[in-house]
Amino acid sequence: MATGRTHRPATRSRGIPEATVARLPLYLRALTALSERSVPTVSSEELAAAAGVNSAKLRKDFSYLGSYGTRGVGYDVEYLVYQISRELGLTQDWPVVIVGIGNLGAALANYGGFASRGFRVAALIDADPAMAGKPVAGIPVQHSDDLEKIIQDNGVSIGVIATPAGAAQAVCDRLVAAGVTSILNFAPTVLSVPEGVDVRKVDLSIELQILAFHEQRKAGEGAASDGGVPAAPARSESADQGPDGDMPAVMPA
Amino acid sequence: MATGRTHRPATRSRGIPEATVARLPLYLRALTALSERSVPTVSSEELAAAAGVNSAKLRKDFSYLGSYGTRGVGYDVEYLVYQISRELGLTQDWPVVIVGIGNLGAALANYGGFASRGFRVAALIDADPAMAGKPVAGIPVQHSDDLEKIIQDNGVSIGVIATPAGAAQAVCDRLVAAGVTSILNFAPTVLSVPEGVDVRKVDLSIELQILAFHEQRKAGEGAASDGGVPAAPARSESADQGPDGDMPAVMPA
DNA sequence: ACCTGTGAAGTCCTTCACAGCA
DNA sequence: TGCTGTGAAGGACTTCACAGGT
Repeated sequence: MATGRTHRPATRSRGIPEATVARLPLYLRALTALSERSVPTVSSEELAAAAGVNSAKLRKDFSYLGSYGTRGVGYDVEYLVYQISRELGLTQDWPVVIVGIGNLGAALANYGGFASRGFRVAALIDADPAMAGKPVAGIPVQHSDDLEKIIQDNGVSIGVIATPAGAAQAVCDRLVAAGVTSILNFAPTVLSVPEGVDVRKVDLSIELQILAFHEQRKAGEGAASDGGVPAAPARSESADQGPDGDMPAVMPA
Repeated sequence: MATGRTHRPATRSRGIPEATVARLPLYLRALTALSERSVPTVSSEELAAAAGVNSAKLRKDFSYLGSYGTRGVGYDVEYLVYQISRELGLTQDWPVVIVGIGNLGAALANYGGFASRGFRVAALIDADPAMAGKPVAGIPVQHSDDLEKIIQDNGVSIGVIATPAGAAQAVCDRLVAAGVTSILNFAPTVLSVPEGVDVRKVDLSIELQILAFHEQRKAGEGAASDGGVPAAPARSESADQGPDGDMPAVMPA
């Protein structure tokens, strides 16, 4: 299988913990909603509730960005929106390509959230010649033969892979060779990339499986029981609800 | 927003750490691939490479499940597939409903990974009367008026929300009231649910924003954009190419 | 010899609790 | 008084390194 494995010990991204970075978009969304309602300031308690985290965590998170609040008052909404946007790099424009325009790729192309905040779908790419030229979400699909050219002409550094699993690694390799350094992977495969390339993965079936695990615990363990480990006592008190925040996961390779 | 929230402090789901649970599906996928190639046994080193984690972590993870390996040899592929499947609750059938059959909902309905492993799309639900009856992925879409009945008739405990953000909380409330206790949320909103209900969230724009953050670090901070507020004072460290800031591992959500 | 299983050490993240400032 | 910012304590997860089977 893939070559060039790279297990990096991982260094932190200058001061801001990964876990905090993963929550910034959440705060930003909550703040944007407040901004639209013309709310001028917000306390850590209120904002935390809106973002679904607890206030101590939120304050700690913000403390990594600087001291942007006012004691006794709270945070200035507009100012925070700006600071977080800047920290996340959303004050600049990120051209993105989506490779694999099937159901999912089309859904992504149509997803408003992309365009709304710094991201611009620069091109849609598919391997099916029959798709070429057809517009999806108002953008004509281009054939994957031209992938490298498209990447370079548009200065794309972020690529989204929505192809079938079998094609993902090959597409990934081409994207990387053409200059892409961040990849969002929807294909159910582990991608190998050279050092310096970030991969984040979104995997629908994994999420469902995790839910199934917890679901199984809730629903009286009475099911199966084929000569095996005796199920744990049915203590449904647990009600694990923790999943609200995802863990960051940028894998090196 | 203060009420109805459920901040669970504890995490431990009967012995198995959340982080481990989140990786089990990954191992399972790698094992399934090995199984299809009729590979009889595998070492922690090999399996870890295939799953994209390191071997110590994998062994520790498996140790929570029991001692399923053989020293000096490795793990029996088929046996492990079974044990992990059982642990995840995939040996039983989970009927799932998808609410919101837009681009994304349709993509999910067509996603093979759902059906492949214990999950069965029991129904597709949409609020648009024009959709009613139209088959998507071979399953007729039903109107959301019948949501409660559909849930109950099919004994559904897992729901997928793929509606616009504005409708998500209302749909969530109805699902929960009808008996759903696990929700996979694709809408960009924080859902409030009563204790005992698990919510996992998949948020495309958040993933992109996290990538943008890392991308920004890589592309030498020199690319100062438009004027406005002076960018943060050159944070020295920029140099080390290592702006990796990665976590070796993968996870959830 | 080889590879698993695991105590122990280390790292990262969260939560507490309160000092400090508007 | 009210709320932020943060040291310190507490947990959770990862990695090390080696004891212990086969």
